[in-house]
Amino acid sequence: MSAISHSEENYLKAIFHLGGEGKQSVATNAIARSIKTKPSSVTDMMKRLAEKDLVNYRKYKGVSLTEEGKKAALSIIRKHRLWEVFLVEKLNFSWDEVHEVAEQLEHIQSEKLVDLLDEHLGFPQYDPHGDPIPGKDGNYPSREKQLLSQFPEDSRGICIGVKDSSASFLKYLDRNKISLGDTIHVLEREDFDNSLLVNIGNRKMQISHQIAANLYLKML
Amino acid sequence: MSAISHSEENYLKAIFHLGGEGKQSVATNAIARSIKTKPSSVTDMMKRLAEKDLVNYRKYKGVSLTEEGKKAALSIIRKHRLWEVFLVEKLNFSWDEVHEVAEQLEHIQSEKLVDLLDEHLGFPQYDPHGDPIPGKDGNYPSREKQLLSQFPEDSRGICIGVKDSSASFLKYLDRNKISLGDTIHVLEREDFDNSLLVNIGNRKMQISHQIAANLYLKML
DNA sequence: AAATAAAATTAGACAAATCTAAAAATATGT
DNA sequence: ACATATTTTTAGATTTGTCTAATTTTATTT
Repeated sequence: MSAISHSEENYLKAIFHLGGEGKQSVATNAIARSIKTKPSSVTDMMKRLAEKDLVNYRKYKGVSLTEEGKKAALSIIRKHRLWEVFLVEKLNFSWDEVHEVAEQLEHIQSEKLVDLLDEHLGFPQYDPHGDPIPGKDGNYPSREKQLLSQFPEDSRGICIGVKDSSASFLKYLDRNKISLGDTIHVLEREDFDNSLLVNIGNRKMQISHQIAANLYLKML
Repeated sequence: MSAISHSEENYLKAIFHLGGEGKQSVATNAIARSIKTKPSSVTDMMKRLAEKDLVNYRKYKGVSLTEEGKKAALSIIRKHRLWEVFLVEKLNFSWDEVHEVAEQLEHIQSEKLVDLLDEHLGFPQYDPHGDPIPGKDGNYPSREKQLLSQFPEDSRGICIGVKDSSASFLKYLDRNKISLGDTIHVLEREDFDNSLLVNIGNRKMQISHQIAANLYLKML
């Protein structure tokens, strides 16, 4: 019944992102690593979240989100991504700078604010990194997105998002003029290091596995 | 050195609003009332703020802001008012709904965000209630001429001008026998609607925020 | 100026969220 | 399957911010 705290929201979000959308249970250590805290703190918090019926928790067995917990997580992610759109589209932030600010803005509590923001932005479907924005009703569009590293030779896809959204990776993409919406054509795979020779726009370029494993494409 | 917490920011803002802009010391009870907490909590916090050199505190003698504390307070007020402008101008909030949301948004930490927001809004000078927005450099429109709406309880000023000079406003002043040169004594502030109980000449009267935000006084 | 009232402070407790160090449960390797 | 390593949990301490109840200081009244 009582409100969900700032900190609890961060845990719910982390659990969701670690794959707890379904029923798979998420490990204590994984959560600790993800939000840069200690495993013992995670255990404490899991007990509190279980008490509030936001997670299913069994000692030593990991946690998963309850329906209510998933709803809460989606609401936070919705806010996070809407704010990211705002920062990039309206304030001209560059897409690699928005994350930490959105991380704060996502905790603002006002349903009216979120609704009006959504409207102000024209009800966007994707954030600046290409990740889908959950709906007001909690629906979460899952798309057939695949990592570039999984594409076979001579296949094509449209760049729709990143897996690693660290500043360094985003800067790499900027520097190499790879943007969301670009069509990428895989020409050759190099077996030795799993790198790819691809065609983007009209340029041929070599892409390391490291990069390819962090770029989501929609297969054509 | 360490960052100013959420809660500390609220205290600094309260002290500023209670008239601590200059050197007048602000009472513990007044602060407690203003942020809806207990006097003992205020005392605790004052010690912490004094430790950080954000306030001058002497037991039983009240507190005032140091230069650094004033700077911090102005920065929060700047953020609060810029967000209020955003909410009203861009998201179509009505002016009486923005306060509690801005109360949350003012704590977001990102200098770049504030600067870009300011620019996005066209560098507004006043918030939707007519209160001036402190500058990036910390300058705050002179104390000489201030809106009645900014006067703390139990302060006095001489009426020296109007902000809104529309016929309807001027007629209101006429009807209520409020003239330039009159001394106005603020007796009470009503938190709920920001209206004021004041003494003008020998009459007590209730003045709405709408009116108070359009009357300039010279503080005494 | 002594008595009383009001304001401010202290002492001690509590809840949230975290940590370290030690113990318990589970997983892994040979 | 037994020993070892890893993961997870517990126990106890810490920090921040708050509270209540008791005490001390300052202000007011007669």
